[in-house]
Parts: sequence; C-alpha cells; structure tokens
Amino acid sequence: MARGGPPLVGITATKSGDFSEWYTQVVLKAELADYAPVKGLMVLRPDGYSIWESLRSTLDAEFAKSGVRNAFVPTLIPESLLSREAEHFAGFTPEVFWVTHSGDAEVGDRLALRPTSEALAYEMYARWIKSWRDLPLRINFWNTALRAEIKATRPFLRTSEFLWQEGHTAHETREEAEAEAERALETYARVMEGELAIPVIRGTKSEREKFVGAVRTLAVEAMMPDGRALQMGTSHFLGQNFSVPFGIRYADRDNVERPAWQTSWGVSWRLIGAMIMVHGDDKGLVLPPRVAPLQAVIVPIYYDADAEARVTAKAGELLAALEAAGVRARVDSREGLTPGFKFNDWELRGVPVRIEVGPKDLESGEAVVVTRHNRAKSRVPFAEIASVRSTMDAMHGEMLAAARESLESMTRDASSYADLERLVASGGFVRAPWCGSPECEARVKDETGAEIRVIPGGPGDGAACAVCGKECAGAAPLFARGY
RNA sequence: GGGGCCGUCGUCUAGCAUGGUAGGAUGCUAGCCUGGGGUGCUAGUGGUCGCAGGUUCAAAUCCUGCCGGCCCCA
Repeated sequence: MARGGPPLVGITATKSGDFSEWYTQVVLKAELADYAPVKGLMVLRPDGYSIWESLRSTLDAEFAKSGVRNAFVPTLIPESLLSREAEHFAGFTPEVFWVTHSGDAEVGDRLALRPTSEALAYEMYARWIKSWRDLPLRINFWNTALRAEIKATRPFLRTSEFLWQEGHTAHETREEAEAEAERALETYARVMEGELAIPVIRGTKSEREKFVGAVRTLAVEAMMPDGRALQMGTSHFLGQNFSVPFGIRYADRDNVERPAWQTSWGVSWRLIGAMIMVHGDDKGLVLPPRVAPLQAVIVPIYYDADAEARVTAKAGELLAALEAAGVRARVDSREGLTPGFKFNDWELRGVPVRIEVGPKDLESGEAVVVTRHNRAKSRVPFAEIASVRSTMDAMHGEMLAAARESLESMTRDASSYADLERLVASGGFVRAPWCGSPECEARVKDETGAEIRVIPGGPGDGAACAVCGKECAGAAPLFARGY
C-alpha cells in the first residue's frame, strides 16, 4: 500500500461517484463472479451461485405449488426449426451463435446455441399434445440461454450466456393462457420483493418493446440507483403465434382441431445484478438476509490464550444456538487477522449480521450485534442470540422500504414534451401520457434515449399525449433509459 | 451502430519517448508479535511483460493483426 494512500483491498470506488466501476469491483471483490476467457462470458463463483440457488429454490417451490413441472431441453437447435416462426427468428438472428462444424466436417443444417427454447420446446409440444385432455401443459426449464453480446457486456446484467428459467405453457383457451401469463408475473413480483427486497412495477410492454413473436409481453421493472431501469422478468402471452407454425393442435371437446393458446415466462441471474445495485454501499455488497449464503458471522476477539479459550467456547455456543434457530452462521476463527480486518472483509461480502464476542462481552453477558444494511451496533444477551432471526426479518423490511422510497423518489410525472426531455435526462422513471402511437414512442427514444419500460395497468385519466397532444386511451407509461 | 482509453507476479503499478532480457508495494507461505474497525518484524514465494507474427545481433519497449477489459456518444 502506498503510504497514506487508499487501501488496496476493499472497494475503492464510491457508489455515487463512479457507479459502474463500483459495481464491477463489488462483483469481483465480493467473489460473486469473475470474467471468463471469452468476451461477454462470466464464471459464477460459489457465493454468487449460492444466491442463484436460493432464488431458484424459492421460485421452484412457487412453480411446483401451481402445478408446473420441470424438464430439460438440449442446447442445440437446428436452423430449420428456429426459423419456423419468422418474426421470432428475425428478432433473434443477429445474436445467435451458430455451430457450423462437427469435427472438421461442416454440418448441413446449421445448429443454433439456444437463444431461448420456444422453437425446440414447441416442436416437442406438437408431438405431445393431441387432445384437450393433454392441456394445460405447463413445463419449466432451468437452463442457460446464449445470445452474442458484442458491446456493453457487464457481469450479471448483459452476458452472452446466462442462467435463467423459462416456463412454457399451452392451454385450451385464450383466457386461461392470459391468466397464466399474469400468474407468472405475479409470482415474480412476489419473489423479488419477498426475497431480494426489490420493489418492482408490474405492467405491459409496448408493441415496440415486446418479445418478438408474442401477442403481449408483461414485465416487472425496477429502478437502479443510477437512474436507469432494469427489466427484472417477463411473461409473454403468445396467443397462437407459435402453435400455428409449430402445429400444436388439439382436438377440443367437440372433436374440432384447434391451435393451442400459449405463454412463456422467465427470469435470469440478472436479478443478482439488480440486488447488488439496489442494496450495495461504499463498503461493498449488502445481501438481503433471505438469500444470503452466510447470514451471520461470529468474530471472536481475544488478547491471550486464556481469553482465547473462553471466547472460543462462547463463540461455539452462540453458533450452535444460531444454527438451532435456522440461521446460516459460522465462526471466523481465521488466525493472524485482526478483528478490524475481519469486520471489513465480511462487510465487503455483504453478510447481514456480524456478532462480536470478546472478553468485555463475556463479563457483561452480551454480544455486540451489527446489522450490515445500516451498520448499527446493538448489544444482545447471549441467551437471546437467536433473536437475530427476527432481526433479519426486520432488516428485510427496512431494505425493502428504503428501496421503495428510492423508487418513488425517482419516479416523476411529465405532462409536456419539454418536461419529459428534462426529467429523462436526470434519470429515473418518467410517467407521461402517451397516445399509443409508435411514432411518438420512437421520437422519445430517438431524441432522449428513453424507452417505454412498462405500461402499468388501470384506466387513463384522459390527459393529452406528452409528445403529440392527442387524446390518450390507457394509463400513462413509464419512460426511462434502461440497461 | 460510431468514437476513445487500457492490458507488466493473485492485486495495484514503475520501466516503454531514446530497444540491452523486469523493480516496488500489496497479497500468499512459515515463524514471531499483535488483536474492540483494514497490525508490525524477519525470511521465503510468485511474472513465457494479453496472444501471434514481423523488424533487429538483441523487443515489455518499435510495427502489424488478433484477443480481452473499460469509458463516451446514438
């Protein structure tokens, strides 16, 4: 370390001063992920993977509860199949990785590394679905998708391969499929708020921003502290756009053959990126307690062999009590490191609760408990250490409330184009009436860089379009620059 | 889709203009000392200078191409 200079460990950028450098440092130094040798690809390290596993198991339980089952589809999709739904194919083709050789021999029909599994899944669905008795068919895949990202790659947010889940369903009626798409979106919103403490806005995507091939795309959007919006998850009502070209037809109750109604929906590890951005601070990562791989760390403090023995014994007792209470905990018994070093190290890694136990605490019968999100210290009697369980619930509530307050303060209204331009430039969501025309939407995108992120439901208030002045039909969309 | 910056032990970097075979800090390992907010001492460890060509007696340094990271604008 240079004399008097900043420490070489820890986060050297500030969240408010250099947000993107700060983000990169948190990802790398908290050891969530690292760069892979190929541009745009990343390796997920154990702490990052553990967070993913936690989200996966929560979502998995929700899916299972609603009757969705898991299955697996392969990575390679023949071009002839991928191109069957023309609009869908055209939308993806610029970012598809192609396998053109097997060994030294060229393959005839090029093979795509799946950018998404609609084509492959629906080829199979066409084989499996014969009658209305086979419906609904509701299957989820936990896998990865590959999309060639050339520029602006960022860990978790934009990578060429990403972990995600994609649900694919087929139904007898339009109404049932539409309800399915809404159900999936609601599940996402609940898990994001309940597990990641990130408030989201539910709504519809515009025609321009919807999934290629969908009739309608529902989405949950969140606002990042730098004023840019992040799409957290999408749920598509596909209508019969895929069932017709893929031949997913069923004999209805009157023995008339009809194309099925479909949905698809997904979330990716991008959620982890959102979690880092929304909750992190200048000391590093701040983990929402429910997804934290390690929820509480006990740092023993001692000055001599006698104190060490007594402190270590107490630390072991506390650990047992925490584990009995269902808290993921450990004792940091690493030697040769000062308590101060350990404090900083665990803060960098975002561990929600730190418990300090030293000679003074043995005398008073209380441990020092520090909560990561606000770094507040309190004293807790040893006998009541299991209370960190409820402390973590309180932390979750406080983190969600703080994030909600931030979201609200970053959402402003514009009624004129001048307001829209000015507010978009300063970041955040801008709610503005819109007539619904693609021309007005395109003008905003071209001139301000902001797009319609989401159109919340509900009736409009009859305001005039902020762009062209014509009357508006529905609720005002939220404009923002996005990731 | 345009424009720019940068790659040297795990990390941060010196050296590059004017070619002569890589130095420091930190980390890591061992031992001691310390310990309530990033300790100190001693010894040791660690680098095909992003990769591939080219120029040269000689390349981290000059030239070309590629790979990777980052930023700005649309």
